[in-house]
Amino acid sequence: MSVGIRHDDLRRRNRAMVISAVRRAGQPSRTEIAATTGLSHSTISAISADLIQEGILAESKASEPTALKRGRPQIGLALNPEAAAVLTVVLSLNFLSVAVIDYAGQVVAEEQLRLDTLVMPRDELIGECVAIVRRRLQDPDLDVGSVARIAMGIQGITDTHARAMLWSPITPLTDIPFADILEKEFGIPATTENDCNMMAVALQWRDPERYRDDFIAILLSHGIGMGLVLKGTLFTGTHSSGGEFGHMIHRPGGALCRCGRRGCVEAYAGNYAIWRSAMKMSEDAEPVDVGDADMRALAAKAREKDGPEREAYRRAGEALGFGLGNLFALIDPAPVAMVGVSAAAFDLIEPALREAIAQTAGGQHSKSISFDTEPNELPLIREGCAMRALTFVDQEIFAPGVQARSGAGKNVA
Amino acid sequence: MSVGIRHDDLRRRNRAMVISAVRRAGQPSRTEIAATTGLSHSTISAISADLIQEGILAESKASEPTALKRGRPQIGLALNPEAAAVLTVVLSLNFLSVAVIDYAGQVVAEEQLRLDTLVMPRDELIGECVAIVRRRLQDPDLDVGSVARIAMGIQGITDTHARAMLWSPITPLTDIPFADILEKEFGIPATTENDCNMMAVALQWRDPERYRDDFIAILLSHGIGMGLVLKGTLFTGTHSSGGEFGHMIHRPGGALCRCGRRGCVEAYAGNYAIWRSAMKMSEDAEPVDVGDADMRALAAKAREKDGPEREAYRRAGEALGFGLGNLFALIDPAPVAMVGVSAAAFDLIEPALREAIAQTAGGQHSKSISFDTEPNELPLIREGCAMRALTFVDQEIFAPGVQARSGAGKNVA
DNA sequence: GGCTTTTTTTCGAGCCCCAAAAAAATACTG
DNA sequence: CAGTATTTTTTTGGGGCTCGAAAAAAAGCC
Repeated sequence: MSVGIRHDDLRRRNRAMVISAVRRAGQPSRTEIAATTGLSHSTISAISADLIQEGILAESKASEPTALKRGRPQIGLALNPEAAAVLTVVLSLNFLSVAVIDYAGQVVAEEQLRLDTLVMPRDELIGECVAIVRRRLQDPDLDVGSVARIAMGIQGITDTHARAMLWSPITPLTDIPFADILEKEFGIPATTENDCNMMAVALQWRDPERYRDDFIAILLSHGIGMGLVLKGTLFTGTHSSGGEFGHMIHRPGGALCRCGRRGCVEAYAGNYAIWRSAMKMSEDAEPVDVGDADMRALAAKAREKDGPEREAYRRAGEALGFGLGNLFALIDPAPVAMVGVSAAAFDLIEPALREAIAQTAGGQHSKSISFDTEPNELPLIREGCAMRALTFVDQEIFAPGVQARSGAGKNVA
Repeated sequence: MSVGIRHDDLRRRNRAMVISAVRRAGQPSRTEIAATTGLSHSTISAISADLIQEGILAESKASEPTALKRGRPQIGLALNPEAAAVLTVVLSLNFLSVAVIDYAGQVVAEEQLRLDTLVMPRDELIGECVAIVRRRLQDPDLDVGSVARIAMGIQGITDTHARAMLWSPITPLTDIPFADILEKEFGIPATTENDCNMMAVALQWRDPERYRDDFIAILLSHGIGMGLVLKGTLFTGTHSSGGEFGHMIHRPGGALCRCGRRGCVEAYAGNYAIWRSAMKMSEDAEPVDVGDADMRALAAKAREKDGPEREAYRRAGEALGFGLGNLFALIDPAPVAMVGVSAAAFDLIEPALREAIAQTAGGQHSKSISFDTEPNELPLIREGCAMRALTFVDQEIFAPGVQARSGAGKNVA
């Protein structure tokens, strides 16, 4: 049951609030923080003095050309980049990428790797992940505070507690507890989360005006994935990462999906489905992986003249539209960000998509639904992982509850 | 943005916590409250002394036959029934019902009314609602603390802020701001919420073991409605009450639905749809309202022998199954409570429903999904409204924030 | 009746936040 | 250039809250 608030929780929460305000605003002055948090100046003054003393925040001397204002000038507070660091791991089809990010959110090191995820045995896949992380951690050039958190973003279904990959389209393997493996290997707390969820988190940080309380991020790629933010927080299922939008049933008993079932949205709108349809192959044809270049060529052909290619995109739009319409029936319409290769072909998809939405319960305000496109998913996923890891450090390490506060990285003050 | 915690909020929150603990547990002792809230005995002692002093709680003398235990016996704390009262209004097809409920949750007065909602003009419908509430409020027999909250449960879509009915199947009228109307008329804060959402709230209180964090309540009646609880809190859409499960598209371009669109789940599983199918009428046939008795007769015939009646229930099950499967793809499986007339025919629906779920992404663990049935929706809706109103009083009136605390009803201490 | 056990209350200490006052740092003004 | 105005930040004192420890209360046990 929900628990009472102890007296000591108060400071902890307000500390976290101040850190969060600084992370969000960049270089706010104490006065600005007081305004956004609603706490008094004295409280902010005391808390920020603590945080500076502990090396978590720093007064930013490199202030921009002073704003020529009367009165004592504001002193910007910034996150101390050396207070800590986090590490992100992004695993997607045939691709593994790792980055080290300082406490202020800047990438300080990076490594990418191609590998054949579809056929790798379990030990090898895990081994590659562990090895690439180890290389980054042991890099002697790495001159940031110790890495305090590892966040992994992975294409596939993960569990609610962000411990394991349960199922994934990028490998036949299932139930790999990546978070536990990394934690045991490096002694650093780790998480494993769904890639589309991380995309949604990233969008929230990138453009908080547009993506704040309620929005949807849809990945249009080999498969169809979704990240959903409702009432400002990331939506997850009761047991898994949830939001398996691509596997909602569009047509009962319809086209064959990569997941083995029939009639899923993905079986009409995934890259392989568009390809299959454009090539006039059977709806029962085994899904094949199509390269990004091939997809771009397909889209070009569809734009050039009417034909099976254009029809394939039309059908993809229809499936996505009915799927979105069903989703909107449950949650009401919200802004949508289309991410991934096929987002670049959204012009071909949109007309049929809007038409389909209009036929659904969620489509009453279909004209007001806004779409945004972003062809490149990788940076988004990494950014989401980074912010997830950093906010964990903010809240659980630099504003801890009962357990003793650990050393706050290198002190600068 | 999220706001810092002021020092005075502390007491307010902990007061609310204590009240909530008492409402949940019935007659807990101070020691029990300390255990569930995690606060110290001294704090609980101080807060409960305040609450008793203010007439919100009372020490229950009528303790059951003392449990023959060593040591000072525990003193049960109970809600003081006279501390306040709330009023519930339930409006559904051709039926209006009002109840007055004391602070401890007991019904103290009640009135029900048949009326022809489908054809009533706007003023008359509103007038009837206002009139029935006025009669209850002016009843001289009413001997409880002043009514502090009105909660209305209504079949149809309401807005997120629980102010208005936006659309409803029980009347052609739209956008009636019932909450504002009642507030203005009686000067008592009011809300208007979706009936299925109130069912879900009631289930949470009735059987917190079974219905706690994640579950679904589905109303099988004239139409198909849903109330959804995720992570312990009632789910609502971004703009409306949300969860328009009945209007998810089951078959694009399929059977005609009461909402005017085609292929909705309701167009296969609503009473009128089952009737239409059993009578071998066209899928385009205009929906008609079918009485409960007729539906029970239909179910009896379907049980008796195979035929169009049984097939109609089968198709209803299929539609519900695919709808639930799509929902489960988004939120993962969760226990389901089937409520309403057709829930009594769930034996006819279940086989096809389970078969359909098994074909969807959410169906991986279809065997583990549990269903419960409850043929009578009205008591549930009322109970949900009552608990909604009472918890509002608990939190906003008896544990208020900045604004001055209003008199706490009749004092008993 | 005294002892044990359990619950509840009382009391002092330590924190935390706030408001007001003071200090600091800059621009404006003549 | 000195003095004044303005704005930000720090300091100080006060009131509240929760907690732990001790005391008080209320029973059963022997």
